[in-house]
Amino acid sequence: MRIKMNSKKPISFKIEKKFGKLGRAGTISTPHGDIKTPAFVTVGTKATVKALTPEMVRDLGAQVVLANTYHLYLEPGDELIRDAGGFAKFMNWQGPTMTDSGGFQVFSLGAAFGSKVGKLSKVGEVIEGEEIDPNEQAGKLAKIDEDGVTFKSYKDGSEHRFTPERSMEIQHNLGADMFFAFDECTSPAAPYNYQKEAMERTHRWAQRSLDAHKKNVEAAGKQGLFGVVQGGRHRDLREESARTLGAMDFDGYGIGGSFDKDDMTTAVGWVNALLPEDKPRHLLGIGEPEDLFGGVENGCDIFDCVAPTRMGRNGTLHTRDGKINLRNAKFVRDFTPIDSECDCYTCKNYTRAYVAHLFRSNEMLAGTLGSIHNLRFLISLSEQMREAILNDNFAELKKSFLTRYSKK
RNA sequence: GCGUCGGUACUCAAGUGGUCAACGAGGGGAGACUGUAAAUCUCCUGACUUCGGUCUUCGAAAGUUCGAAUCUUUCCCGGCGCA
Repeated sequence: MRIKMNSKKPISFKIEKKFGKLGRAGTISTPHGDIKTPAFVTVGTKATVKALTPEMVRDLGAQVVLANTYHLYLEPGDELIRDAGGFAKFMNWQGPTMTDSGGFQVFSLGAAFGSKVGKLSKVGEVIEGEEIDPNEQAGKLAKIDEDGVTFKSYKDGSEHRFTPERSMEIQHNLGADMFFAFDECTSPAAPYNYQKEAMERTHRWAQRSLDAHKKNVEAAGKQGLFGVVQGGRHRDLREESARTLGAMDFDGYGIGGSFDKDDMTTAVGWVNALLPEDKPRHLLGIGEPEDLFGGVENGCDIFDCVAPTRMGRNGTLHTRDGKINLRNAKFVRDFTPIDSECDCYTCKNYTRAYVAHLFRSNEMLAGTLGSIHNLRFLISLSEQMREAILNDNFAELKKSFLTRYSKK
């Protein structure tokens, strides 16, 4: 293979097989190893996958861990992590890593703060319900302006300021192989004109992020920057965002923001039809099995989501026949594995009754065993999807999996 | 035996004449969770209900009162003190 003169790109992506209009399986190469895609990225916000040791995470088949700029900046501080050799070394994770830019916290601590609004909305919900005014900032912990965002620490209320440049600086310190441009994750309840305004601002922030990143030659040589597509659930905005960011020299792309739950994958398809084909695409914060199928089918390569670990800690577990809430009374004397076809440590060694007992008695091990199972479930699913793509039977896998998973 | 304090829903525990089917916590039941403010949060937890209410409860019984978990008397049970 011919090496281009200035191809000192830290991240490269090779497509191994395509399917359908947009789908593909491939390999992302990073300074800390390869990622076989499609892949599920394990979230370790504070440089730890909650309830698990890195060895457990590795044994699940996890290929990448994603940490968060905002949390690590607040505690223990990005400079400390830089001095520790980067967050991967700090937490003793050997493989590839990512960091999120803090853009999601613009949403979760801003528009969504104190409300039950999530990233996903039911179709029509926003139109029929009351729209949220994102400029209504009283009581929120994040306030947005053209230059950046002012956060109040969720820990102690102290004020902090993020700009695209600052986010880059912090993420350089955190040292992940791949990281994201500073963006604004909008609320699905925000009106069209706000989605447009926020998207355009995110584009300006994307350019600033890219400029700041390239200015740091050392970092640019070993860390890849991903731009984040926004635009809410609007096709024209999503396409404009994909075109605008696609024209910028990012190492990969994130697809972020809010969607209608029911046709999220359609929206993802709009975007991926326009993004450069040879760059990896990451669907931010999505991790339900149904969504993974839709995302892969529509051209996404990697996914991250807190759902498996959060639910795993809260007692909701994936099974091939759908999710179960292990805290329910009916599992108290169920001496079968959580999922008898699962190859995870939890399923191979423990019964539903035992794990249910751990949850009921608030034992720490409950969250560990639940996280192991849910993570393995999604990682295994992504492995199966990759196999299926390579073997030309993705559609069959999708059908057989979802028929069972969603029945009832 | 005398004195004294206490007995409230599954448990602990508020309430001490009406606003009490009765605070709160735990337990129990269910739900939520999608770039982690999250080992978190929400709802339900006397019975019945046409969801508007109806009925039965605060150791037991009998009283006082328009009205009692709350006052009186007796009894039963428990703690403590004195015999």
